Amino acid sequence: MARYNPKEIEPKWRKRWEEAGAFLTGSDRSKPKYYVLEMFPYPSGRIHIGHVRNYAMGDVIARYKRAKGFNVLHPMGWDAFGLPAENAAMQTGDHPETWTRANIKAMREQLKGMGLSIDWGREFATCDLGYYRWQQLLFLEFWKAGLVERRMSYVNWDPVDMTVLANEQVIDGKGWRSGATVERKQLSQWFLKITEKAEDLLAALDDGRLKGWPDNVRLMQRNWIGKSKGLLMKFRFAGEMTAPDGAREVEIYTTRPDTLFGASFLAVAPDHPLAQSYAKDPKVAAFIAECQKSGTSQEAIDKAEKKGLALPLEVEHPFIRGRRLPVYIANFILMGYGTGAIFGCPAHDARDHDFAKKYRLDIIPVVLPPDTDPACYSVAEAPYVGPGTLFNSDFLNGLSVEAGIDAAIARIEAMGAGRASTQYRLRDWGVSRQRYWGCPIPAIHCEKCGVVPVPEKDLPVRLPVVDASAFKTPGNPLDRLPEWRNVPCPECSGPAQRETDTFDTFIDSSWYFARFATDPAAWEKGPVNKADTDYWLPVDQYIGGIEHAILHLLYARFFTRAMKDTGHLSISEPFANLFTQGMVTHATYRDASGKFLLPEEVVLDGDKARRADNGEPVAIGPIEKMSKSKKNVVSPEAIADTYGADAARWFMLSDSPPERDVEWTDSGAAGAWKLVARIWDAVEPAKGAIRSHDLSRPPEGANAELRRATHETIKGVTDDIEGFRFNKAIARIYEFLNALKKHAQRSEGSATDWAQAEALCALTRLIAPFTPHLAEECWETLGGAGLVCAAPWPEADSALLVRQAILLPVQVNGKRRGEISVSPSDDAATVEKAALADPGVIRYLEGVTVRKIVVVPGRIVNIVAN
RNA sequence: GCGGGCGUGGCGGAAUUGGCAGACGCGCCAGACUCAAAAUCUGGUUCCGCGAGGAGUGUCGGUUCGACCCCGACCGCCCGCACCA
Repeated sequence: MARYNPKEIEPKWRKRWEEAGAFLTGSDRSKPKYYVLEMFPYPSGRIHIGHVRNYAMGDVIARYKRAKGFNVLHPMGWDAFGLPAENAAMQTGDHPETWTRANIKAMREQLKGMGLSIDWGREFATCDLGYYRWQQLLFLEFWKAGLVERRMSYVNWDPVDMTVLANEQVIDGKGWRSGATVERKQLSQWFLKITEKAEDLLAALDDGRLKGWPDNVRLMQRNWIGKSKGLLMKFRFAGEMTAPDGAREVEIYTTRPDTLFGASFLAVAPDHPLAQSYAKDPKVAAFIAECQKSGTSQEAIDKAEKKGLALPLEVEHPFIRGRRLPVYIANFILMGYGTGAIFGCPAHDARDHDFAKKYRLDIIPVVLPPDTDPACYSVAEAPYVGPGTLFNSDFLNGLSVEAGIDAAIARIEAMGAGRASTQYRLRDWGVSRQRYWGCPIPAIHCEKCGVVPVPEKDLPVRLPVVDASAFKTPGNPLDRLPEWRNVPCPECSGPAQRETDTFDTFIDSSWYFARFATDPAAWEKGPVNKADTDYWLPVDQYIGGIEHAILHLLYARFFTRAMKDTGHLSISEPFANLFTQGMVTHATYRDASGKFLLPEEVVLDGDKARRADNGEPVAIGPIEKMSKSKKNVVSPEAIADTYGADAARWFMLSDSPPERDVEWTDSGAAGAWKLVARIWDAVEPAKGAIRSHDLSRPPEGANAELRRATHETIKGVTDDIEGFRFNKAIARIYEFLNALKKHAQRSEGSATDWAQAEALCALTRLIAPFTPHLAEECWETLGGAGLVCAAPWPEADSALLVRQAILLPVQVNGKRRGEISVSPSDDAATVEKAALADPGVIRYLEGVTVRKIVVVPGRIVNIVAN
């Protein structure tokens, strides 16, 4: 028997597919369309096992849908701008573009080697001028449509390197290269007004437009948008007090006006005008400066110790005559949310509670949890944030939290002190990056005319070529290119300067799916071609990591709306169905000096690890998402080299449910290879068997059993692919192979009998989405016509799925004691009788009285007795 | 800190969504083939117990005829937190 040799067979079929143009996007628009897209990769240099998992899933869907008769679009490209290329430039001296292009070339070859059914004719990289030039046009159109704004915003500032840092580059509050304590610094930056679309982005989560999305992602997005109904109200300063800027009151926002009677202080953000008005006081100035000494990330702000500084100011309580509350500047209040000022109710808010304990403020409980005795109730140790009944609250006493909120708002409105208001947690999208390797923002700064858009006729603003040595100096090389930067103002022709910020790379990935849907013949004419996008969009199946559940998906949803507003698209939701795959994780390894090591550089010995080269001990770190920076990546090439691409694909899809994280282990890859060999060994002796595929003969005996197994497998695998249960589809194929083997043993020899021929043909088509090269080789061997990737999907014959007898387990008091054989048509009384007659059951009924018999048709019988 | 998840044999996981816990695979054990090994094939493999039997799905409690599944509390791990992509 010829041994299956993937090294020869796999390239052969890849060549055949290419010659046949098997995966080029079809132009027959009368067919139902199916657009399957996996999140395009960042070209880090090599594909890792997480990519294989992602793209193998998409490829299963693409190949399956083609077999089901759909016109399939399955493209691939590169998310090619971004920070790592500039880091590489610093380290290796390669220009970001040189590095990126080389990585793309290497990764394209690796992906092609996986046998993915991709239309490579639509490939592009976001750093292609042909792509980003249209992004600049879209930006100018959004600007005209009122979706763009410039405003001040904080960045992480490294005071030693004098440069802006990404959050990722801030480690424990210090700059990653200089080690200096990072400060918050304000810069004027570009924003896209995503908050204008907050209401619709929220509404679509629930109105059925995103019914193909997982619940957890919709929930995360809902919480991120964070719509809250609350109260905007003004607190008047006590007596005749006035702030240095003349203010007599301060406006706060709260979602819990029901707890006003528990208020014990007011707090404002360090950059609130009221705080700033006291900045002449050195103590205030010092405190504000201290608050700026931390990164800009929400996590850093939340985890920092709650700190405040009391202002020489008090406010009047709106409901309690004579009650005065102190006013603080506090580091945990955000200027960007609400009004940048709050009232604190320590009894019912965790942060306020921390703050009150630290500064010895009153903690007044006003919400009583259900079924609680007020005499034994205390919030001294921990706040209570759940539902309950209001007390200690005058006119609100006895109301629920919800009713109390409404009543408090009504009273404040009647007093003329405030009004109900809806706020969003969602902030506008800051898109300025003080970096080189990105899409230039098409704007010009003129001293006379202000900020002026680059005229459309002057597009594109090409990213200038700089010497690779420019990246040795911290900061943005574009700032240091006067010949590029200095231009005449498009309006007054006076001296002006180009914007040197580039776009956030999230913009690049916010419309690439629409570009893929546009025929490359039309790429020169505009960002997208509406006739094409109207046909192909929305993406029918989008697949990517759960780590993108919020930002990327939210930005793409916003961008789609903005492109609809500007006439480029007809839809508002880009992704009809979303599947979020789990991540591939792996332990991290560090040597004695703390440097990360690749798994292949480490030898494991029990629960200890050593360096493969010199045997020095290695510290095993936590299991984390595979990432280049932590070096805990495994290259799929080793598996593909040894066992072939099919085995690598099969292995990545078997065992673990796709939505769950998987920890990579080496054992098991060989198992996938064993399967490839087993299938080949089953098919090869049945050469030409398709010709004996005569179904006119009635099934009986072993043939009937095999035929049922065949059709049950077809149905099961089909349902499992539709439901993204690839691991279960694979388990079914194993079971089917076991049944095939049993059949071959029982039917003594005639290896090409017709039930077996049917089974092998079905098997070949069922494995085609998973192990496409092997399937082609099997198809050819069996005598199938054409390519199996173009063959129709097998249909299960439902007549063969019916069983005449089923085995029903019988429990006594919830424990399995026997089993009876019944017909699916038997009624409950018949089943009961059979259950009570089972010898195993009778044993356990001696000396007890039967109280109740529960019969669940087709499932189980439970006899309750005592 | 806040938001979202996950937790089942030695390992990855299955359980028709409230109905036989451990499908399928890996590993391991035994056997066949072989001079031998590899590969392959056959059988076994949750734990305790010789056995009858008992226990068992992170921990504790609850609902139910029946709970891996639903509810409450806790523990552990993972992801995201707006400049990594």
